[in-house]
Amino acid sequence: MPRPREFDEERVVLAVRDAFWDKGYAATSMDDLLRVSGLGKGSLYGAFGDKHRLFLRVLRDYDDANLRGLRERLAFAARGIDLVRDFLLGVADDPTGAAPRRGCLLANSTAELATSTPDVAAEARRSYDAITAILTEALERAQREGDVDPDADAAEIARAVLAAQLGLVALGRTGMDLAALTTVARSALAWLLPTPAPR
Amino acid sequence: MPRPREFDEERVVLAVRDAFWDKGYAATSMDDLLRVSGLGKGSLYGAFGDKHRLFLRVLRDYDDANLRGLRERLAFAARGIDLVRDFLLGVADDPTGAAPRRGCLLANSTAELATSTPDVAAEARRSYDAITAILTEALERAQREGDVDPDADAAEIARAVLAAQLGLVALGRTGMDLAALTTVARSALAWLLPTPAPR
DNA sequence: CATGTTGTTGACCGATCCGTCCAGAACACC
DNA sequence: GGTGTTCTGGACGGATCGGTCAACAACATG
Repeated sequence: MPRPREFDEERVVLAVRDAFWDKGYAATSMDDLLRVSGLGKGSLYGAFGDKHRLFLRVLRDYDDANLRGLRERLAFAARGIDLVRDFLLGVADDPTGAAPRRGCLLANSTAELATSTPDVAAEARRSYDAITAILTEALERAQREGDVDPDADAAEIARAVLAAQLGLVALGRTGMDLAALTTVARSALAWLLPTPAPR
Repeated sequence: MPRPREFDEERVVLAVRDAFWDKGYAATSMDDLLRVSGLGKGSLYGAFGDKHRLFLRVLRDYDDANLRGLRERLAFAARGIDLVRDFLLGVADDPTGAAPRRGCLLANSTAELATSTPDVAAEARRSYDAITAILTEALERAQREGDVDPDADAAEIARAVLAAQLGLVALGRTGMDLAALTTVARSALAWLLPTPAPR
């Protein structure tokens, strides 16, 4: 019956996501979003609602994709500890340094909006809880595989790993020297693991 | 010769700082700043320049005050390790939880603006380098005092401590349960220190 | 091909944005 | 007390903000 959409919803969400990611929520205007999405005003509002709702949609999609990726890597990881290692070292893993400088959309958004926008803070808790659960699973596997002290509290380590990663993300955003960032990541990793000698 | 100022510059900077801290840079309007400062437009622009310059002034004052406080606490600390402990546990040290939820003005600003405003990223590097230097000094003292492994690289630990603290700040901003935040801080601390049993 | 429903486009709105400017007020100095 | 300089408050400006709306286009259905 109705006229069909002329655009791919996912493409629009990704384009809009990049705009928010690069400029932040408040500094991104609806005109920016129309430009990067290529849509007219009516289409964008009709499909996603106002700026705030669109942003939350983008943020949730971003988080879900991250979590999916993390779960997938856990499923395919040779050892549980590999996921933990990648999770920390991955922050600095970009020869150009662009990714660390860009940071994480969720972390950036939380820092910008958590006070004024409870939705964003709640989304951050949801996402961080999920990440903690995945890391906990990975660490429990690592305990069974002999890579982590079996008497330690896996959930507690998981939270600490998450904190370290968030700190690395924050440091990366300052434009900190990439080698230094990698060194910090390795240090953070070394504390957690009695086992494999780095390098 | 000239007519004297009718306002206290420092009071204005503090009031403006709180406004930026609570709403972020972009979401804070000049009208907001006029309101909280109580100044007229001519006065604010005459004394501090435009919004961007005013913000940088506020941010630098904030950082300088932080660094002064840190240096002072190092000077008066009974042991070097005490400063490191306070630096980490202090993130969650507020019964109401308001301070963790508010986060750090520098961290918030870096997350919001680092991409588009190189000044802010540079200021963050400056501040974090200074903090690392202070923590390094504290850790070297702790090494001499037998609280930290003397063979460890103090500067490397300092950077890792800074990363952990930034991660805690980020977690606190999500509104995470205060007890959980304290636990994470204690865990992070425990990694670094072979010595004193926490609690 | 007629009809009905939805998508698309862009003009348009009031509000708010940041910054300039100017007329008048308040002091220091002679 | 006159004079000069700065400070003060607010009117004003052009630009941009987010959001609505109506006319038109494009399809699915019968």
